Amino acid sequence: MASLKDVARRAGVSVSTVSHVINGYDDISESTRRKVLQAIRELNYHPNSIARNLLLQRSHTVGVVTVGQQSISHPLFNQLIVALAAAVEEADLGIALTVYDPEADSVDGCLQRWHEQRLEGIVVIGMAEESPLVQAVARSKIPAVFVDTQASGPKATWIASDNRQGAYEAVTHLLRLGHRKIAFLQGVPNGRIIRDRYEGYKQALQDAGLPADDTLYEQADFTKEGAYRAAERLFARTVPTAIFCVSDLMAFGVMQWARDKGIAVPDGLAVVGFDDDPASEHVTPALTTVRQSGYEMGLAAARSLLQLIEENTPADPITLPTRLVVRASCGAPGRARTESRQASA
Amino acid sequence: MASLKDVARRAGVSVSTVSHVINGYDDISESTRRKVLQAIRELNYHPNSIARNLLLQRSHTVGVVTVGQQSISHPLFNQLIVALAAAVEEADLGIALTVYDPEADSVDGCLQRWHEQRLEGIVVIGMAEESPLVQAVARSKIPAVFVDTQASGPKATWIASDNRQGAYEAVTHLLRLGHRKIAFLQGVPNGRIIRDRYEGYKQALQDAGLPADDTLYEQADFTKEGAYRAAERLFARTVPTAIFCVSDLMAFGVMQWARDKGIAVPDGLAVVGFDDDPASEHVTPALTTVRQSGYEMGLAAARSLLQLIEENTPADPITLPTRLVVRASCGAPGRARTESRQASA
DNA sequence: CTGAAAGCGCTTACAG
DNA sequence: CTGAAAGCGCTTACAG
Repeated sequence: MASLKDVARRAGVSVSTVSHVINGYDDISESTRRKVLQAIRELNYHPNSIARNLLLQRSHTVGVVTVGQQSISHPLFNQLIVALAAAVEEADLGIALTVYDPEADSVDGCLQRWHEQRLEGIVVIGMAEESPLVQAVARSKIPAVFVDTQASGPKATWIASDNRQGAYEAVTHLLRLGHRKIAFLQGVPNGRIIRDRYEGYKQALQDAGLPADDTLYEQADFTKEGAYRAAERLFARTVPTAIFCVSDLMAFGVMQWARDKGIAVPDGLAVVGFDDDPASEHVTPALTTVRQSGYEMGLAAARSLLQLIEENTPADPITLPTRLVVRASCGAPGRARTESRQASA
Repeated sequence: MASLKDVARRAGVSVSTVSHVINGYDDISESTRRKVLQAIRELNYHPNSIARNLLLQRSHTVGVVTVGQQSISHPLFNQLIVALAAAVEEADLGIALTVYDPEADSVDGCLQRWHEQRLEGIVVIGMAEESPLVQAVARSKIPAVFVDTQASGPKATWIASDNRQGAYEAVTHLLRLGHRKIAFLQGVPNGRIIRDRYEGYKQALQDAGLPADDTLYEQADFTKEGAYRAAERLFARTVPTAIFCVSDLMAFGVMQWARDKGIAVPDGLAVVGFDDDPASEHVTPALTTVRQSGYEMGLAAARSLLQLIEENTPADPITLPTRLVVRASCGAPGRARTESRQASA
C-alpha cells in the first residue's frame, strides 16, 4: 500500500508538503496541491490512520459491550446502537464492539485488551450491577457509561429509564380502571432496574390508600414458561383482577395461562407488561405496556460518554422518562396516553 | 501512559529485552524476566497495540456494517453478531461496527474511512444487491462477505439461507394438509433473497401439479398494515384457503385482518410466515413459519471472511438450510418438523 | 510556500 | 542472554 513517502516521491515534493495538502492547510500553492492530489489519485493512496493515531496519541474509538449468552442481550440493543453510533461518529469516534461471554471471556483479558487498544471510552449495556466486568470497568480510569446498570466510579456513570415512575403509571392506570386486587409478577434474578419497578408498584398502591398484600406477589425467571407457572401458583392462592408483569415476555406467559384456563383478557383479568416488546402489539389482545426509548437511551449514553471524555467532568447519572402505551389488555377506555415527567437524578 | 522505554528504564534493561518478555520469548533469564514483570506491574504498563499494529502492518480488525434507518436492521442481527464476534475473536480480530445511514453517510466516505483504518475484512448485513454501498464494497480489494445479499466480487462472496427451499417446504406443508388454493403475499421492494421465496412457492405448486394462478398473488410493503390491506384486496378477488407470507410481520397483518373479518385461523384460513420472528410463538394462534439460523449465518460469514483474508482464496457463496417450524396457524396435525437438506451453491 | 528532522511506541534482525 | 539500531507511516514545529 502506498505511503506518504511514495506520494511525495511521485509528486516530487516532501512528505511534509503532502501531509499539508491532505490535512487541508492553506499554505500550499495551487500547482503543488494539484501535483500532490494527482499523485494521490494515481497511487490510490489512503492515509494510514493507525500511524496517525499513534502519533496523535488517540485511538479515536470507543468500546461498546453487550452480553451474548443465549441471546439475552438487551431488548433495546438495536435502537440503542443506532443512536449511539450516530452520536459517536459525530465526534469522529468509531465503535469497537465486544460481545462479552461470561463463560468464555476473562474480565482481566477484556480490560487488558481495551487498555492496549487505548479505548477512549466504553459503554456497557444491560449488565448486572454486581458483575465482575461492571465492577472492573467502574474502577478503571477509562471513561465509561453503563446503560441499565446503576454502577458508577470516578470516571463512570449510568443511564436508565425511570423504571419506578413507569411502573407507577402502569399501576395507576389499573387503579383508575377500578382494579383493587392488582398482582405483581417479579422477575428473578434481578438488579436495581427491575426492583425499581416493584417500588413503583408499591408506591402506586400506597398512594391509592391500598394495603400491601403479600399474597398478590409472585415471581418467575423472566421466561414465558416461568411466568405461566407463576400465574398458576398465584391463582391457586388468590384471585386478582389485574396483574402487572415486569416484562412483556412474562405478560405473554400470563396471557397464555389465562387463555388455557378460559379466563378472558381483559374482562376476566387485566394485564400490563413492561418494555414494549415488538411482539406486544401483535398478541391478542394487544398488550398495554411501558415503553422505554432505546434511541433516547443511546443518545444520552453517547452524550454522557463524550462529556466524560472531552470535558473530564464527572457526569451525573441520567434517568429517562418512559411512556405508558395503552392497548387492549386492560380494557382501557379509548387510547389515552400518559407522558411521564422528565426526571434527572 | 507508560511506554516500553519507561519499563526498560525502570527495570534497568533495554527495550528489546522488555519486548521479548512481553511477547513470551524464552531467551530471557529468570531474574531479568522478574525485574521486567515487576516494572510492568509498578507502572501499570499496557503495550500500545496501535504502535504494534503500525509496525506489523495489520489493523487486527474487521468491519461489520448494518443499516440503521428506522430500525429495519436485519431481523437476525443479534444472533448473527454473537456468532460473528466469537468466531472473529478466535482469530484475534476485533469488530469495528458501522451503522450505515444511507441518508447521512456517503458511500465514498465510508470506504475511504475503512481503507484508512486498514480494515482486514468487512461483513455487510442485509442490504439490497443494488445498493451503492454493496457495489462499492464488492468492487474494492477489501475481503468482504455479504449476508443476505447475493453480491460478489474478486474478494467478496455471500451467505444466505436457502430461501427457495424454505418456501418450498412451507408450501408443501400446506399442500399436504390438503390446501389447493394457496395465496402468496410478496413484500416489496425486494431483493433476490425475497424473490427466491416466490420461486420456492411456485415450484411447490408446480411439483404438485397445480396450475399457476395469478389471482392468488398479492403484495405489500413489509409492514403489518400493508399486509392487512393486501389481504383485503386479495379476498375481494378470490378466496384462498391458505396464505404464505414472505415475512412473519406480514403474516401478523393477515391474521389481524382475518380476526377483524371473523375468519378463524387456521380453520377458515391457514397462515404461514417466514423468519421465525420472536413474536411468532406469542401470537394466537402461534404462527407456523420458516426459521433461519442467525447463529449459523454469522458463523458461516466469519468462516468465509477468514478464508478470504488468510488464504486469499475466492470463497464460494454459501446457502444455509432453513427449518419449518410447525405451530398452530395451519391446523397442523401434531408437531412434525422437517429439516431441509444442507445446500451449498 | 516548501523541506529536513524528530518522534509517537513498538518489533526484529543482527551483534556481541 | 542482552542491547543498539532501523523502521512502520504519519505530524509538527522549525528553518529557510
